[in-house]
Amino acid sequence: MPMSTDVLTRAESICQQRGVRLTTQRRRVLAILCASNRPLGAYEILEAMRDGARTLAPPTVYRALDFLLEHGLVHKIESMHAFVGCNHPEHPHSSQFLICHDCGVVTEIDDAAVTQSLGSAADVSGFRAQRRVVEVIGTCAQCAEKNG
Amino acid sequence: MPMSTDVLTRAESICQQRGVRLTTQRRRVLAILCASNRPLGAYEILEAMRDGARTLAPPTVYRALDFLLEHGLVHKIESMHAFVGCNHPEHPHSSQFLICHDCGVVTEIDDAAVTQSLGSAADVSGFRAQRRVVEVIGTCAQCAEKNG
DNA sequence: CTGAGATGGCAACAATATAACAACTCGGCC
DNA sequence: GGCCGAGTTGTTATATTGTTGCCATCTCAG
Ligand SMILES: [Zn+2]
Ligand SMILES: [Zn+2]
Ligand SMILES: [Zn+2]
Ligand SMILES: [Zn+2]
Repeated sequence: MPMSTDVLTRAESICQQRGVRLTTQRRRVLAILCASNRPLGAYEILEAMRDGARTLAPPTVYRALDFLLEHGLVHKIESMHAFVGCNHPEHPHSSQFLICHDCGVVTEIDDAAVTQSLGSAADVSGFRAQRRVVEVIGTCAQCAEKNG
Repeated sequence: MPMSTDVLTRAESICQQRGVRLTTQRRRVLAILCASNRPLGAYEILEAMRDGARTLAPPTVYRALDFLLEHGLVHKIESMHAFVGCNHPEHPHSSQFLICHDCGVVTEIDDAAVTQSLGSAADVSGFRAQRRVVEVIGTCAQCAEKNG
């Protein structure tokens, strides 16, 4: 499946391959996250999922998020208590996030040097890494240009 | 002031140099964090500060933490919603944390290669870094040894 | 068809963090 | 000493984020 294919379609096929179900609620959450250009909090997703008067309860969203996180379809931005869709969920990866506190845009990068140096640093301490949280908060290029 | 001097004493002198006050509440919070061998949540600190029947309110702790964070005397572990005392607060530094999910111990390291590669990765995107959150969750050497 | 397992709805709750305002403390100054 | 003002703390209430438990419903293999 080429990179250009729609993320939702790719997610669908990933789930099929793994024998798990991308159910309606899960797909809705993923779609909402992918449509947003910035991370969304769980309760923002909840709000976006409202269907007329019908309002959903938090567990619905958190369960969907748990599933999506587990399968690497979304990432959690710890420093923001928010979630973003992943752009290349085909392979497990440890990525880093550049978070602009001005415009709110979050860029996911996967820098080999960072991953490697972090691995080495852990190794030196005899530490077995399992999960990595790497978030850089600052000003993106656009906002830096705009505001001097 | 040599590295061997007690952290509280060093904190005192740092605050004096900067013309800010390490008040009783702030010193208490710092002392509690430094006495702990693992990160503490704000409400755990609150509990530790209880003095007989007299119970404090959350803002007291959060305000002290704000001050200590601002002056680099403590760090926040974002992935845990918890706080640790810094062992070398004399100079501003961007550190990384190795977090053992088994014994709860958190080790602060300051790896030049990590800092440097992360800086380069941000530069490539024209991103101006201001704050860095680097946390590795896994198993520490002791626990790895113990549990195979 | 049927039963086990996965999923979703719902209500209550727990944990983390902040807002707003009043009261107090500590310097410097007259 | 007495006064003032900035910074600090106390207090109450509230906002935000995340979880648990229970049961209804749906799905799918056998
Ligand atoms: Zn990703
Ligand atoms: Zn920006
Ligand atoms: Zn430090
Ligand atoms: Zn350990």
